[in-house]
Amino acid sequence: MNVRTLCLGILAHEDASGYEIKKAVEDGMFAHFIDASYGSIYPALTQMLTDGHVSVREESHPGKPPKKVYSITSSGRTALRKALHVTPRQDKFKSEFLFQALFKDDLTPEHLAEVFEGQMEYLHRELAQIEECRQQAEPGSGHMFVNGYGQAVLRAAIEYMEKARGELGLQPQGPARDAAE
Amino acid sequence: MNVRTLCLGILAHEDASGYEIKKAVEDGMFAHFIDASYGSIYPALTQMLTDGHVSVREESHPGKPPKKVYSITSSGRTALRKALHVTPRQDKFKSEFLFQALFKDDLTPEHLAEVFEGQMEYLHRELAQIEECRQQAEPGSGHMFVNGYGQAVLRAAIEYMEKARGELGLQPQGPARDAAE
DNA sequence: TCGCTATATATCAATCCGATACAACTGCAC
DNA sequence: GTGCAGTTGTATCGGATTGATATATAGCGA
Repeated sequence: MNVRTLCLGILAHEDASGYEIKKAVEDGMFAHFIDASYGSIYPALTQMLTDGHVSVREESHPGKPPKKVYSITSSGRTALRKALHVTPRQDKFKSEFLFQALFKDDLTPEHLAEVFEGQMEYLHRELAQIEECRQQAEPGSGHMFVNGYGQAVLRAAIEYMEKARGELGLQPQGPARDAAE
Repeated sequence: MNVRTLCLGILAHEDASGYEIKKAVEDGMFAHFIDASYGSIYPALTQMLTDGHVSVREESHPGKPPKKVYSITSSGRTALRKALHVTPRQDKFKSEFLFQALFKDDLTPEHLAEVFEGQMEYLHRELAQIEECRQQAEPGSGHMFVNGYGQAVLRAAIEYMEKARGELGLQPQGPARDAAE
C-alpha cells in the first residue's frame, strides 16, 4: 500500500490539507499503525490531482497561512475501494529500543536506564493519545476496533516492561515516570 | 539506525553471510522488530568492508553454492558500541490490516473475513516462531527480554482479535484457523 | 525583540524496499 | 531420467520513502 492510497483513505473520512494529513498519521485518528512524511504526502496529492482522484480548493483563514484543502472525488473513491480489496501486507514493526535491549550487557547502566524509561514514557504517551481518540470515535466503527487493538497491545507492552525492570537490573520505580503524568 | 549498524549487531552475535543476515531478520533471532532487504544488506556489507568494520572469508560447502561469510572486526565493534549509545528512535508500526479494518463497512464481508483470518494466522505464526527462538536464547540475555516483549504483545493482539470477532460481524469460530496448527 | 511554537507548502539527497536475475544444487513426482 | 519446484546464495536497480531542511506568517512569553 502506497502513500496515495493512504491519503485517499484519510480524505474519504474528511477533507484535509497536506499538513492535516501529516497530523492525522502522527497524532490523530490514523496514528499508531501507518506513517508518511511530507516528502511523500505532497507529491502524492499532486499526482492524484493530475489523476483526478482528488480536487483542491484554497482556503485563507485570517492569521494563518493559506492552505490547499483536498477533497476525494468519485474517481478517488473507486480507486480507494479497489486498493482496499487486496491482501494486506504483513505487519511491520521496527523498534530501535528492542534492538538496543538485545545488547543490554554492552550498554552503560545509565544509558540502559535512560532508554528504558524513555520507552515507558513513549508507551504511556501513545496509550493516552489513543484513549483521547477513542472518545471521538463512533461506537462500532472501524476506528473503535483499531483503537482497541492499539490499546490492548500497548497495555501488554507496559505491563511486560514493568515486570521486566528487575530482569534488566533497574530499580523497581523509575525516576522519569512523572514526566508522563 | 541504518542497515550497517543492524548488520554489525548481527555479526557481533555470530559470523554470517548476507543471506544468513536476511534470514536472521526474517525468521531468526532478530526477527519481529527490525527488517532489511537484500538491496540494503549487500551494499552495507560491501561498504563496511571498505571501512574495515568487517572482514570476509569465502566458504565452499559441498553441495551448496559458495558463500561469503562476514566477521565483525574490532573497529566494527567500536562502531557498534558507539551506534548503540544514542537515543533510539520511536517505535514504528505499520499495519495494512488495521488500515483496511478502518474501512470495514466498505469491504465485502468475504474480504473482511479473509483478511481477519489471515491476520489471525499471521499472529499465531509469529508467536510460534518467537517461542521457538526462545528455547535457543540464554536465560537473562537480551534476546530473552526481547522475545518476552514480542510474546506479550502478540498474545494481547490475538486475545483482542478473538474478542472482537462479534464486533466485526464475523462468525465466532473462523474456518481458516486449522492452517496454523 | 529575541526565541519558541504552530501552521503551512515544498524540495532533495540519501536511504531503503521490492522485485528480479542469475546460478548451482536437492528432492520429488511422473 | 527428466522436468520442476524449493532452498541456498550473491547481486543489482528502479522507484518509493524518509529525514532534514528552506521558506513564510503569526502568536506568545521573557
